[in-house]
Amino acid sequence: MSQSGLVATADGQAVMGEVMDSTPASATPAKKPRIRDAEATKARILDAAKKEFAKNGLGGARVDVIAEKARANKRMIYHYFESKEGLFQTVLENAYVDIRTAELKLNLDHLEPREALERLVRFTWEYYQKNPEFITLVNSENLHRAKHLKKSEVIKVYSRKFVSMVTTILERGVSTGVFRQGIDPVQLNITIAAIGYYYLTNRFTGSIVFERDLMAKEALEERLRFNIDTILRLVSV
Amino acid sequence: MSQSGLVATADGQAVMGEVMDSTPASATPAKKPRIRDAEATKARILDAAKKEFAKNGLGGARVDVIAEKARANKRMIYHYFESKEGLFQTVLENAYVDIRTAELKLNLDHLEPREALERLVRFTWEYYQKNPEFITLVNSENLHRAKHLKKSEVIKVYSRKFVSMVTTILERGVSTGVFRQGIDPVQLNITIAAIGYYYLTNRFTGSIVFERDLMAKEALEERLRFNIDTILRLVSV
DNA sequence: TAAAAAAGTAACTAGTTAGTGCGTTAAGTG
DNA sequence: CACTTAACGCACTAACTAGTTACTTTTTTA
Repeated sequence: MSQSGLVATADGQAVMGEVMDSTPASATPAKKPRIRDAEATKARILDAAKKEFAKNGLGGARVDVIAEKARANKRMIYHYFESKEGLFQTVLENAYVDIRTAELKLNLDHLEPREALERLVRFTWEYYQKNPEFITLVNSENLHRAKHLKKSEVIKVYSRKFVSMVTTILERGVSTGVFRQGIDPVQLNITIAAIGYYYLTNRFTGSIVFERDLMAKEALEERLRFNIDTILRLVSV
Repeated sequence: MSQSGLVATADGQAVMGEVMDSTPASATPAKKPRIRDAEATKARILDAAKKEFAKNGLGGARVDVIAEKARANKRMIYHYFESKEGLFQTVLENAYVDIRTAELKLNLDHLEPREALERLVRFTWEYYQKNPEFITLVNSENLHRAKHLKKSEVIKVYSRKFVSMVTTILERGVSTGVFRQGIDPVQLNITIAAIGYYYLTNRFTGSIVFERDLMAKEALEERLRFNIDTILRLVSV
């Protein structure tokens, strides 16, 4: 039994990526493979939960399904996250931290302002595509009037950094003379997100309404070009 | 449906105990107040369902709640709409028909192209605000990969008319020389919807992330101005 | 007016669902 | 090695949920 347990844990880590290095700093030279690994179990639950919540929303998600997909006992979910909503809150918080972290890593400050803005539009577009759960989680959270995000304190810190990033780009563009004055960074931020987010979140109804496969490769490329164009025209003098 | 039927049912609910006009055998050919009114019951169910689906999504909505709010027996829902999903499909279809109908009534063809576009942006913005259920229903439908809308035939007819409306505006603008050439009407349509839709559907998380009440009167007015500006800059030569 | 058709109701079912009580077993510690 | 702590699992429940059965009442029709 102990061996099968070990295999199971190894599998779990393989699925979610490299987690093995997150072993607590123990001075034990011989690293015994842990059959019981709280961090790994937690991580598997969070990963399974993210997918299930994204697929079915908070209301439609099933705790039993999450436990099964995480190859964890349902009891563990309540042990680590207290409740279904507690689990959702953690998943959502992580999702926000992830995107904000990735954005800040872009390091746009040394780029020419127009180039910086284009990169941001491109990044946002690609991030939404690579992480479709983000969009669905945010939608679900808004359906519940952001009651979970309201409780989060970390979010604010990350958000401020993000807003100030765009503010800086705008200011630099104005002083260089390539951007016009008086643009509200928040409105710009919202617009950059909107033109990508809406297209992707409504891709199913959109493909029907416009009788066009909005997710075809060329369609996606065309949309990105259009979005970059939209933003640059918006800020240009 | 008979007009009198609707009125009579509106207040003539058996529950309310309205007995005034319960003429039994008198051969009054005119208008007998109907205590039973299929159309009115259907309408009440659809109205209650729209609200419940919009509030909780398809998965979170409760059939019993819909029945109660509609002051109808749950059995009637299954009698008229077959299933919860059948009810959702009808609600969604109606929502689309409603917005498309309102859009076509705008009669933008006789207006100066720039003015026509501005009016469309304004209308879209105001419609979303006055009919918040529309946004939530569409979100819910996209969570389910548009499986309900796919079955609808009416939608296509309305959608085509809508797209061609914007196409005409663009063409007129190009021939007048106020709009640049080569703009894809579908992309423009999506963008007009996006910049309003995203702002409103994500108003709860947005107000937290940007630490600003996005639904304050001035904030809404500012956003509308920004959106009109965005679209006009996008199409201008 | 009698009978058929349609509208409406109450009570029920079979299957879920989030959440728990309590026991078991592995891992760290002195 | 004994002992404490933390990870984990089984089996249960109380409430809920979409959908139904079998019946009554009203309206229409021949």
